[in-house]
Amino acid sequence: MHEVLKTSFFDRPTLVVARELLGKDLVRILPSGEVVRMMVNEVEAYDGPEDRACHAFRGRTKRTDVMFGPAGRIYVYFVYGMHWMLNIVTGPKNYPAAILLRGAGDIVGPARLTKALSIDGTLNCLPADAETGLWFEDASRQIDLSSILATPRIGVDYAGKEWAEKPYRFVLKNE
DNA sequence: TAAGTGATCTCT
DNA sequence: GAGATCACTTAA
Repeated sequence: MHEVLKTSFFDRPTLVVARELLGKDLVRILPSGEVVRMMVNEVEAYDGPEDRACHAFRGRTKRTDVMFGPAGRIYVYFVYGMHWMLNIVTGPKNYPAAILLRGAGDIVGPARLTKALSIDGTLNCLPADAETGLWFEDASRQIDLSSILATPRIGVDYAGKEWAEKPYRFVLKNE
């Protein structure tokens, strides 16, 4: 049986959650009522007030507020004037961290993902559950550690060498 | 490789 | 209020 991932799954160290999210299912109820399910295969961790690449590095603002909230909430933001980004908040309350969903199923690219799943700002701050229409499930797949690739994050050069180079991006290799 | 696009944040 | 920036995508 596929179990819905609860707050307790996300309320753990961000890097651990990021790795374990690979191979899980992202489930979305589209506005049309159609249910889409796809396996998460690419994520990035944004972990805490020290992480210069994390939006919350500059403190708590209206935009980053949700990252300080309890784990398991959805963080969606708009960037480059046209793209929505989907994140899931991790870690304890008042610890700003989240995981960016970059790819799932055969969709590669964070903005393509949100476009394909009709995800926009209306989902921001909502809990990831069936009522919201967007949640994660454990599909009981065995993910071998050797099939996980860790690389630097994409598009975060502004964070400075030290933080831009951290291997916080996790990719599930094909097959 | 660069243009497109607009919310957000940091100055005045 | 003005200006810069930006966790990207697409078309060349």
